[in-house]
This record gives sequence, structure tokens and C-alpha cells, in this order.
Amino acid sequence: MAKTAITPTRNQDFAEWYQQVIIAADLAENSPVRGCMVIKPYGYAIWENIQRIFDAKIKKLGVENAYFPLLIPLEFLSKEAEHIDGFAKECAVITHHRLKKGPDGKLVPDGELQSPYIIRPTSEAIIGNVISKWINTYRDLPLKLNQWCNVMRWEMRPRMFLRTSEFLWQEGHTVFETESEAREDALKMLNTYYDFMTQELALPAIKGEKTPEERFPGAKNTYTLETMTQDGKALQAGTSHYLGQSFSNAFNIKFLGRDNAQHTAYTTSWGISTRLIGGIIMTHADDDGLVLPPAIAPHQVVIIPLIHDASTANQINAYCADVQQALENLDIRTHIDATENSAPNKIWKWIKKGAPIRLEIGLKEVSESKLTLGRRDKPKPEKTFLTLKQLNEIPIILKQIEDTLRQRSIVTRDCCIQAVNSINHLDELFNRDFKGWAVMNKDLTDTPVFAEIAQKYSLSRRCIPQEGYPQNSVFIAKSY
RNA sequence: CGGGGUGUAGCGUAGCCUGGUAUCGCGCUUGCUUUGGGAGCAAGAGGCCGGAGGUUCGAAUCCUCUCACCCCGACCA
Repeated sequence: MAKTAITPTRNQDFAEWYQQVIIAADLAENSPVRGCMVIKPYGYAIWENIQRIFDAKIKKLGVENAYFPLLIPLEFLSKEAEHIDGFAKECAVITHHRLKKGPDGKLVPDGELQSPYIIRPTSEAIIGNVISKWINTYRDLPLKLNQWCNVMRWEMRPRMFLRTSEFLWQEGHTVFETESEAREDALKMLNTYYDFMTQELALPAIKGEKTPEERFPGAKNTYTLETMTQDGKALQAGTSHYLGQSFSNAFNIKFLGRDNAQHTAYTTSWGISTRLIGGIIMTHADDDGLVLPPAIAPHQVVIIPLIHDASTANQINAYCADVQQALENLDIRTHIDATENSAPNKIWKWIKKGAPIRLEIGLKEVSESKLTLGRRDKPKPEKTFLTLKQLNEIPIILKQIEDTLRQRSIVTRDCCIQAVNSINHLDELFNRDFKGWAVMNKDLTDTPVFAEIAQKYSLSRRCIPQEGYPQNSVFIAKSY
């Protein structure tokens, strides 16, 4: 058995393996504040790539970025009844606006606010309040806004990237004249997420709709992208909501229509978050650490100079610089690891950090004008040799790596989806410690006996798939 | 909020029962030899033993209080 870079392995202890992958790749660390994490430069670079790619996609759809405040007047939240029910339990509340020295010299809150603020758990409320003033006539519609920001939901059990109290996300908010336009938009954003996840991120996402108990508080319909992790659980990787007139009613989003009468607008909202990074880890990483889809890898190619003695250092470094320049001309993000670590350490470091391609360049490569290439989607010892002229094949290889990750994750997912035809069957399946999703007729799950089984195994209805499964199916799984 | 744990160097730990100079590994620093599958040797630096109080000649160790974190449930992108 070869030594793995990460201990424990996925089979030994999946939860611990996940933490170790993050540490080994230097993505993030826990902070002094429970539930909040420090995203380190390498992890943040992944998020920046996610932002850059997705931001371009929504701008093509006519969405504009804006920024709304972190703090929301407490009373705003209470304007939408379901919304408050959903979020009240996890809101951080600002009650004071300064500190003073207490009797024992310690700082204590002072200056109690007459009306407290909450830290946004999502921004429907404040955006609804603000844009109601922006919208007067049908000519002001549609309005398509997005913001990249942080939000806070006080979580009981945080896990880095997958569930943190503070997280980074984008939240899109759109407003339309008609129900059909808003419904169409919610589905369009679902598809936009689907394309992003399945293409650039190579995630095996399944499109579907949430059952009522899993809906966003205040939504009429919640659409979701569920992906399967390597331990067979489900992860909600993105959501798009058709909000109907719930928030328009609550925040008075009205407009003068083409018929010269007042109408209530229809809204949507949709989001993806830093949870995606957790999803990428849980989907693609292996017992040697992170494996990054090339589209979002901070460095798509890492050049590792192998310098044995000072006399050849200059030639090797010059060769590396030339290769880097050539790759950058091909728009490939390329990094030279010029650290003084030993060669094996550098190689292992970039395996653990999930670089899609490693180029090992030593005297041999220089003298023979070739490249020795290690692919992260292949076993460690397996190497590819290219001539210098074949450099322009590297974009193709990056695409192949992305394809491998996508295919591999789809196969893993499909192997772990089990059709069941009765509640008894479901019970039997999870009683045998099944690691995966069950798919069954939804009507069978609208029953008290299903609720009992769901409770017994911590299962929930993940989504009603939009395509690829029989009508009226629903996925049942454990989830993150 | 229930149930179970843990706090000793940057990280991981031994010591605690039975009080007496702070243990080991990794990492770090310096030097030499190494480097294409996780290097070796040598010499170093680094600690209010989570915090407060108490018992004692003497506390990491015993007693009381307190704080923090982790794991399992309920909640969630």
C-alpha cells in the first residue's frame, strides 16, 4: 500500500480527511471566532476564480452588481412572516454601538440601540425596502441586481467551507412585471448555475426543485443544485428561488403598469457561496489531497525546477522562465516554485495543493528540449513527456483533466443512486448503512411513516429532479 | 439546548492516579552533505502546563470556581 499524503484516508475517517485536505492545501484555517474561518491566499484565489467566471456569466444576462448594507433594521425581517420564521433562530443581533470600561476594567457593551440591527443572513429584506423606492413604472423593470458579499447565519455545527457562520456568496435579486417572466428567470439562473457547476467545476450537479419543507423561507418555489459527496451524502450547492409576490407585498414593490394601474412586482433571488469550494474538495479530492478543476485552479501549471548544483541553475531557470512565458501566452495561469525545498517536497506540495499539471524541469529537460509532466488526475508515478513544441497541447490536456474529473464524479454519483419502491425498501437500504441517495416516488414520501424513517436515519428529501429520472421522483439522502 | 470529551512550544503529545529541575515527535534556525518518489548528520531557539482562587516548604499534578474548544444530536447555503 503506497503512502498517502493525507492521513487519515477517506475510508478511514471521511470528516477528518476533509479537514486535513484543507490544511495540507493551505486553503483556510479556523479562527478565534467559532464558526468563522480564515480563508488563506490559496483558498481565496479559488474563490476569486469562481467570482470572476460567474460574474462574467451573469453580466452577460444583464445583471448589474451593487452593494447593500451589512446591517438590516430588525423590524425589516419581520415584514415577511415565513422569512422571519426561517431566519430568526440564526440571526446575529447588534444591540449596542459602543464599549465602556466596566467596574473591573473590562470592556462592556454600552449605548443600547433603540432599534436593534441584525447582521444580514440574506438581503431580501433590505433590498426589498430599498428597491421599492427605485421602481415606479413598468419601464423600471426588469431590475436585475447582484451583490458579492458576506452573510452571517449563526450555525450550531460549523464545518470549514461547507457550513460556516459567516460565509461569502453572491446573491442575485431580480424584479419583473409578470409571474411568467420571474418564473422563467428563476429557472434560467438554475440553468446558469448548472452549466457553471457541471462545466467549469466538473461537479455532478443534479437540477431539481425543493419539497415544501426544504424551501427558502418566503419562496414559492426553490430550485436547487444537489451534488453528491464521495461519502454519499448530498450537498446543496446552489439555489434559485421564485419568490412570487411575497417580498413585493412585504416591502411594497409596486409599479404603474402598461394599463395605467398599480401592480405588485414578482421577484426572484439566487445564490452560490464559498460552500462550492467545500463541494469541490468533497467531490474531487483524493487521499493525496486536493484536486482542482483547471478552470478555477490558482495555478493551472506549476513548474518545479529541479536544480542539483549551482552551475546549472541559470540554464534551468532560464528554461523554466521561457516555458512560463510560452504558457502565459496561451492564457494558462503558470507558477514557478522557486523555493529552496527539496524536489520531492515541492512535488508533494503541489500534489496536495491540487495543481492540475506539474512540470518537472531539470537538466534532462533542458538538454533534450522536452517537458516532463505530471497530471493530478493520474497516479503519481505516471508521467507524460512532451517536446517543447508540444507546449500548445497543454490547454488540451487541461481540458482532458477537467473531463476526467467530470466523468469520474458522475460515475461515482450514479453508482450511489439506488431506486427504491417502498418505505420498507428505504428502511432496509439505510439499515444496511447505505452510503448514497435513494430515489423513489414522491407520493410515498408524503406520509407520516416516511417522516419516521427519515428521522431514524437523519434523511431528508433533497429534491425532485428536473430531468433524467421518472416523473414525480424525489431523492432521499443524508446531507451536509 | 441535551449527551460525551479535551485544554502542556507553531502543530501533535507524555507526565497527573502516587506533588519535587517540563517528555517525545513534527515543524523552525544555523552549518555541512543531499535533491528526478516525502533526505541525513550535528548544533540551537522556542513554555506564566487555558484562567482565577485554595491546600502545601513546594502544584502541570490535589481541591473549588471559571473560561474556551472539539465530537454526537436538533437547525441550515
